Amino acid sequence: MTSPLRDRARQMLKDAGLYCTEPRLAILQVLMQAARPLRQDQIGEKLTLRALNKVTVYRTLESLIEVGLVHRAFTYRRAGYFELADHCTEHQCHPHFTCTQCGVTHCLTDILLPLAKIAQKGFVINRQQVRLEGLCPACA
Amino acid sequence: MTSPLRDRARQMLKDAGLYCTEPRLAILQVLMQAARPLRQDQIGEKLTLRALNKVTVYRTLESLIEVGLVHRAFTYRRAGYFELADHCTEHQCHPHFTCTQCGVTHCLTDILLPLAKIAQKGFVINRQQVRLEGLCPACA
DNA sequence: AAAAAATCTGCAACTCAGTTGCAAATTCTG
DNA sequence: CAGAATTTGCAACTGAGTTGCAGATTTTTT
Ligand SMILES: [Mn+2]
Ligand SMILES: [Mn+2]
Ligand SMILES: [Zn+2]
Ligand SMILES: [Zn+2]
Repeated sequence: MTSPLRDRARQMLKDAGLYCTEPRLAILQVLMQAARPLRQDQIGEKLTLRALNKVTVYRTLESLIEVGLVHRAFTYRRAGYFELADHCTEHQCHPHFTCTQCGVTHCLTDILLPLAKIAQKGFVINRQQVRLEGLCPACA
Repeated sequence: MTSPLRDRARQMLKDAGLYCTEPRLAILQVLMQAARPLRQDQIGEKLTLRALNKVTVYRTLESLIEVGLVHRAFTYRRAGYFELADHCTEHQCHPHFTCTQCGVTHCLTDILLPLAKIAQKGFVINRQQVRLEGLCPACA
């Protein structure tokens, strides 16, 4: 039960100082292969080895977020969407475009807006998130 | 039972083609006086004349959003935050800064980031939303 | 100023994403 | 491998937001 993907996941967990458990390996692998942020239930559906309790998925995501491996990309219709903390700079995650027609979200990994300059001093910006809405090529 | 504020609210509803009801007038007035986006329960607390059922508040907000008077600014801890659709350009709302320490949100009404340029053609951007996280002057 | 038509409101019950407590299972440490 | 530390699954719970529907309000028509 080994593969390059799985080994990378194992290493990430080890480096992060997290217990290397089956659920965490499985979820990390799902996220590593995802093209867009996923909800808890979507992650669950993509698990191949065995099903996981949703509580486990949520708690795993929480752990992965805590160590910086995963980001909560955005919320859509009250549900959280999670993705690997990749293609993000120190203070800014890549933007996401969601089509209001078909609902599909696209990661704009090659776009980076300038960081907002807050005139009023004293503000410390830790993260800037950009969200775009509109019509995707298929729906426009 | 009249006031400049109330009259403005009444006019806004009339222009939007919505029935001019007591709940709508009251909620609009609360939003007109708010310095930051509010949750349903926060709006309810600020009502002075009489209490409204939360269903009414939600449905009123929905109506106001539909006609473009109100925006759902962002979601925080699974709750929606609403504000008057003011200080927004055609394709971009003003950014919001939320302090991760004290939880207070600030409207950055004087900041405007450039609209993202999506290389891949065919995308139609209808709205760009920017959200900032960090420490406010009081907490930094 | 009715009366009729159109729309809104409140209530109660419901949905559904996410959380909590706790016992059992797994992983790490020495 | 034993013991300590941590994680997992289950069941029950939370809380924001939604739905159906009867009765109330607002607007439009006579
Ligand atoms: Mn992404
Ligand atoms: Mn605002
Ligand atoms: Zn689309
Ligand atoms: Zn603060």
